[in-house]
Amino acid sequence: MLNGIPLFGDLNASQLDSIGAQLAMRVYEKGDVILRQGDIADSLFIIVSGQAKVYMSDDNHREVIISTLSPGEFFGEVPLIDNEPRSASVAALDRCHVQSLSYKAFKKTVDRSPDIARRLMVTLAARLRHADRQIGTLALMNISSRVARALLELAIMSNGQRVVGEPFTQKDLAGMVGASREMVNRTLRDLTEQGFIAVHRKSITILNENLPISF
Amino acid sequence: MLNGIPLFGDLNASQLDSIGAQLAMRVYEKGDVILRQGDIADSLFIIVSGQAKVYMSDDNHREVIISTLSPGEFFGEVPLIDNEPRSASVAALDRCHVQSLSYKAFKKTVDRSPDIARRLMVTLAARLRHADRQIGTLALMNISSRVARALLELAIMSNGQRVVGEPFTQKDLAGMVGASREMVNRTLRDLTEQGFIAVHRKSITILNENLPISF
DNA sequence: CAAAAATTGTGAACTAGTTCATAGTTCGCT
DNA sequence: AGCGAACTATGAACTAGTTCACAATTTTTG
Repeated sequence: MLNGIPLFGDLNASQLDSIGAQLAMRVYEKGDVILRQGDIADSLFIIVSGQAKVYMSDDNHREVIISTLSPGEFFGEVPLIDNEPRSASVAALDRCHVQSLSYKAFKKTVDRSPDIARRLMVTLAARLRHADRQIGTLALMNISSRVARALLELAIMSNGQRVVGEPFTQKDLAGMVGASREMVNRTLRDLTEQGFIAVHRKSITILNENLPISF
Repeated sequence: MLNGIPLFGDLNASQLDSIGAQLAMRVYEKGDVILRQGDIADSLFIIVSGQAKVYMSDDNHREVIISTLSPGEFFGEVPLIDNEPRSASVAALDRCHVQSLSYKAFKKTVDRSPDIARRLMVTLAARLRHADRQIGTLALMNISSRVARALLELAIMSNGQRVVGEPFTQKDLAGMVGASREMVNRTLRDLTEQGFIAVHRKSITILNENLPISF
């Protein structure tokens, strides 16, 4: 989950109006690709509802999930800043309502509002931090530790317990930690046997915060 | 090598003067740590000469190199933007002359110069792009491909040939690609035998652009 | 609700990469 | 110039993780 400062959170009414004209809403079904690696970018997107994954894939259909996106978060801004093609794809993990903001409107908004520019910068910094931590994790930790870290990161508090909910399959998890689906399955089994987690039909509860993370 | 747009490249004289007061120059010897993971940040640094590595290390002295820095590049800006502790360490790869800019001066400069703010944002975007690509590489490619990619990325043109020069040891390379030093050694041997590269005492020449990169 | 599709679970064979051990080289220093 | 430290090189044993194959379960869809 990326840093979720709403980019347009406290724009005043007239500002919202002025960009409102360029905001287009679209619905994507589970699995739909919202934007594709290699494309030339002409807009930024904001998730209104649902979740999406940012991912890269190789020739042989293997895929890494770089991050996941929740309502209120925006994505696709990097190419608008540095004018390079999109470096990753984004697809809906479940039904998503997504607003898009044209490049022009984006530029205008960022140029006119130092506050939005600042928040954009803070988000970029948070994403960079997150990405660097992920590089460290991939390079230094074994798979069970990576799975444990991913679970802790994905978990949200839900009546007193940390729970990883809804849309993630073991295949998704495998993509997030850079491992095979089978290893994720075995790791989840081990963590369950050791009493750290409980796996249900569509969620995972963390019973003990101190998941074994060893470098 | 990170995107090297000079952050303060075309400030006019009076602007340079106004921040000049807070610019302190320091020399670091090879191996010296310039800043440390976990520290609370109070300044940004600019490399005037020499090269440095950005890295994270674990309990057992293993280390990943996130990126390397060349003259003209700045580093340590992320904590000044998001007010979190430093997420990585930076050490000199050879003798480095480094200028530091206080947090206050940084803020003042960014707030006053939209152009500098813009360039800062472009650099953050480039770094994020680079980090995401690195995540993809670590998760999807085998070691020899990762080494090949690293060589291509580190190489600079030098009278018609791509050459990876000076300060990188096999251990450094291993840190960059998230592998053991031995595997890097074996990969370099293989690439040499196959005629893709030529290894000299202190540099590596790329003889054939099409290093074998397989996913 | 039944059939198809996707997801989960698990053993077994295999392989890429680590770790260890040790020797030879080059580097940096007084 | 000579000595210690860091770096390079390489074989051998080991192990973490992949890949394959298949069954069982759950979810989706007509």
